[in-house]
Amino acid sequence: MEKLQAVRGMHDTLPGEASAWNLLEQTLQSVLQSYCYREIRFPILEKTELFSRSIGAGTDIVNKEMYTFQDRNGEFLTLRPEGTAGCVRVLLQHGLLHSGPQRIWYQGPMFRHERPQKGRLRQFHQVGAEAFGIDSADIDAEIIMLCARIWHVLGITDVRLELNSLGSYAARRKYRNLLVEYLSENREQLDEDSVKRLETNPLRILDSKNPAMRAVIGAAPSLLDSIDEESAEHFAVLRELLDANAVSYEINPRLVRGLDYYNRTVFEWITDRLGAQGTICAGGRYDDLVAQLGGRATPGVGFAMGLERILDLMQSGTAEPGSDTPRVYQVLVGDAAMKNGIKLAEQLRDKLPGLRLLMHCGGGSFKSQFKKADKSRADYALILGDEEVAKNTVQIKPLRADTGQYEISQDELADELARLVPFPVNIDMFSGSGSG
RNA sequence: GUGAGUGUAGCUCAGCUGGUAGAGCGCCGGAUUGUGGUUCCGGUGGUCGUGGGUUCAAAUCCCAUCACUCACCCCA
Repeated sequence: MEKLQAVRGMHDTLPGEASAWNLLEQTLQSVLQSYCYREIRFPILEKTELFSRSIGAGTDIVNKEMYTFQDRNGEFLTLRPEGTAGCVRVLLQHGLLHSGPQRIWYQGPMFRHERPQKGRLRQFHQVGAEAFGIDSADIDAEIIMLCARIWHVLGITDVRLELNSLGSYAARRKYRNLLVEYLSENREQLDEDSVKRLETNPLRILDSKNPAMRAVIGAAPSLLDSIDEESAEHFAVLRELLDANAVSYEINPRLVRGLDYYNRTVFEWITDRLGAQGTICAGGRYDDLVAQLGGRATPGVGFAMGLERILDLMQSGTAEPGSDTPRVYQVLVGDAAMKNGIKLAEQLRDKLPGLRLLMHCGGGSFKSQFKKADKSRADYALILGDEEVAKNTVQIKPLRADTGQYEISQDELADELARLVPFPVNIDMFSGSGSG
């Protein structure tokens, strides 16, 4: 029989790894909340049409990367390849855009059937934020500065911001024609991929990394030169705001995004420390998307960041101690101690929910239990044998200090542990109706 | 989707030119009485990614396949 293994490109998070995820997610959440973005959640599965209509029929994502299938009713469904489309659907379906601007964030797994490599998985996780109903550049600046704050809080320094403006849709269309004209004249200099893209997605040709194409691309008409006046003004205001707030960036006139719905501002946060998949966050403005999906014309800006990539970036830094290591290890030798101990453990958890108490299960000698207590990295051992049970006491032994072991009454144990172990003050969330 | 590299115990790896597998770490136990961390001793653990082929004989050669890694591509 074949060995069972995960689907290609879909990774497991193991016990030692989950705390890094938790830390990242909590940090992101708190920064987003500090800007008053509100979380929404929506299904991983949507109708295929939602994505083909928003992301664009000519894009790689829609053409060859979506997990699409028919359900039992014959309906075409797709595992979401990104979050913005679903987010817009939620707002439209529930009429949230009727009550003024909305600042929204979401998080969760996304699916793209690509060739896996470092920083590129088939199931990966994003946190995204979107702001709807504001067309001025101040919100673009807020979105970008929110990202900058996240890097700061996470201690990530090796990222740079690349910025561009695609102009209005009309200007982009005009530019597209200009570009196609130019590239067609120089067709013999294009590589195979680019010739194909001439018809499907010519803007992406500008993004090509093929050094042989540098000359043609360099001489191509610049997108920034041909954008409309209003967009140019919008872009100028954004740059002014970023400058005034000491957010550094570089203009990359060849920066285009792989999704069709963008206009005006587009940006990417890029690091050189992750190899070929260096974009850890990307976003931009999409003023037509809501209308495209059947809503009243509503401007939007947003970003999505790849959690795996950010984690990779953080991993090369410091190793966290981990919030899943026990603080107290309960050593229980003998049947009576086991019975007494399990009851005692529950009582302690009632009184001290923040205490991470690991109860030894499975019996064994004092020696073997102490070995496990040590390996668990707990600070204290609680020792319960026949003698202690008979006296209704318990021994406390510090495992990381030279202060000696001592015996106290079980009735005083909770108070004693409260004194010994510094707790987080989140006890309330556990003690709802209880006696506390 | 294209190209290249890798795949041996839970982990990190050794195994030269083919003769049915090793180390370190880990895990379990012991070094006399109810006490860990160091040390010493012992033990557990692999149908050598999978499936074919060549051969008297394959972890070792060939083919296929799967997975991982890197680049292209794409993107977060």
